Amino acid sequence: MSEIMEMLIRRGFLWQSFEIYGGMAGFIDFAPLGNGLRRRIENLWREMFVINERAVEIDTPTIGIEEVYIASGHATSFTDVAIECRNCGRVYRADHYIKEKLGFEVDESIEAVKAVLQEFDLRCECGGEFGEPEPFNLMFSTRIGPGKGKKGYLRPETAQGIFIAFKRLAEYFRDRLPFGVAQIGRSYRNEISPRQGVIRLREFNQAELEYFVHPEHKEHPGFENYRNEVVKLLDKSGEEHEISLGRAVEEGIILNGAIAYFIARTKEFLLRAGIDEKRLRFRQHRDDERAHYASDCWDAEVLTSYGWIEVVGIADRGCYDLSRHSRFSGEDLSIFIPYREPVKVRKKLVIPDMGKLGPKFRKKSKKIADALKSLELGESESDKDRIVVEVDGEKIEVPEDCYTIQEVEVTLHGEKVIPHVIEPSFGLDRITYAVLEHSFDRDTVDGEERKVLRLKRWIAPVQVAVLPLLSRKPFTTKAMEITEMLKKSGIFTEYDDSGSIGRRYRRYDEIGTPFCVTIDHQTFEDETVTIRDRDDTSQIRVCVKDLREVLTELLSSERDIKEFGEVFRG
RNA sequence: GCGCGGGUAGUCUAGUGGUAGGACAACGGCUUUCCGAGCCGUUAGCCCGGGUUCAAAUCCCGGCCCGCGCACCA
Repeated sequence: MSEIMEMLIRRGFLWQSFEIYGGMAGFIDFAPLGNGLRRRIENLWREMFVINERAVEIDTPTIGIEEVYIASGHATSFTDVAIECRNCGRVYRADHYIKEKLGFEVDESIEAVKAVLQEFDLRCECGGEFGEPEPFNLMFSTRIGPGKGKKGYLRPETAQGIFIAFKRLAEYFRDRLPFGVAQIGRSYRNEISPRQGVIRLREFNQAELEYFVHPEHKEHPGFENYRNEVVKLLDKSGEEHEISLGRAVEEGIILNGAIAYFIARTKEFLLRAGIDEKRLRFRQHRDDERAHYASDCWDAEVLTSYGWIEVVGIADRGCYDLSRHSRFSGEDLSIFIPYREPVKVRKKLVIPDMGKLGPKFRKKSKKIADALKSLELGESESDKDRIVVEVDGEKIEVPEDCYTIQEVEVTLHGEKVIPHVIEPSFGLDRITYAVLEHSFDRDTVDGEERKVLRLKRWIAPVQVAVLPLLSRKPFTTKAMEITEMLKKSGIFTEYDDSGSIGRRYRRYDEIGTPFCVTIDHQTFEDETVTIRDRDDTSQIRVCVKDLREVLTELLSSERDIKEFGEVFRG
């Protein structure tokens, strides 16, 4: 176990779930300090991606009914067909194995795979025969209600809950684009082999923003502020750029301004959370790597002891999700966008003659009529002597005498569009872990090595520790009094009188507490206490009556404590 | 899922068939105690299940977990 993991467990950041029953891979408990840290990172995210955007936050169920994931594509594309060797027990993804050995694509269905196995007598590399192909779905399934119940899945991402509520959300935003909808919560993936501590979990925390934009204006009003921001980009061909975001969009490296804007905000967020800029990069998905719904996707990756890991994905999901849910639910999920000025358009309309259509096409005539009405004819098509329409997949020739063509002038006040969506999706567990790794440091104090967690002050789970120099009255009572006072002002404060003062300083250095307040002999002479800085162990003296104000200011900034009082024991 | 290695107090670790030992941490006490001080005391452990044996932390089988490699990661 790495030194940092050892500390995180011992000090109460992360614990193995179900530990007394032997544990289960892919699940962790957020212990007191880890929970505090993650909550603070969540709040920073909320501040940056909800409060300071035209965005709202919602909370939808973690269980979804089957229909949702059939529409989203997860029920099928999230399922692999697996084949297992009867001899050596090795399991392959059927489509990959067939592609590799036989060189062609196969349908991802049990039947298709079975047929291929038989026809080509495909065998495992060890020479063994394969058993029956079996589906493996990366979603956890469950039953809702008694008896056989209704099939449901635990959500593999929070996003679908937002797409499903889109009609209500669009109305909430009074049909004005762009707007964003966020969700912070748990998602679930039944990983085949979870590894690497908290990096690949079966139950994890996401913070996702779905930012809905007009398909022809994929921009963000805030992008101007970030046009000159220089970022490290690794594009899909593997080329590295150190380039301003404005130029990256102009040169077509980044597909649009909205993605670029969120890359900038993501960078800002990660740095404020405590990620080391030198260990941060943005990497574009290769064409063969992108998910089925995305047209461009950039990952924020951070360098950890596990290598470069993805902590944020920023994808242009286009209109994929809304279109799919519209199709599968039958609901109109478009937004009506009015033109500035109404536009008059000359149109050629096809008017079906039901008197002729009816007897000729019988049951199909209604659908044929609808198809005719929805046709948009160009100039050249008006003089054709028949029209071909497609009804239920069948091409039907409609003779000239069944319709008339009328040229009319219509006034268009706007158009219906299905918005596109730009999705920044954050893995909170990974970010929390990476922040811990990047904050973990050691240095030397008085010739002795010290472990110190250099968390950003506003992120630390314990912000202030109040320590009586001596663990007896009146030091203890005064310290407890001050602890209560700080807690009442909303500062996460801990009181600790156990062990020598040096030992206690080390304890709080290790968990990243930015400031220790010490009550010493002088406190009883002049009502002052010391504030000690975690990073350089320096101390100042401040009056107890100013303590709350000084600490509040220090905790929300990176100002030097020496600005706030006289140096003590310098 | 496969292969290799591992699993002993909270943490790290000694222990190759015969009474489980240490260090650190934690807790209580003593010490006018500002950077892991000292002294005394206390708490606390062989991953789980089965087998072999008079006797298993130790040997065998299965499971779970951890690490590494392969595979997987919409």
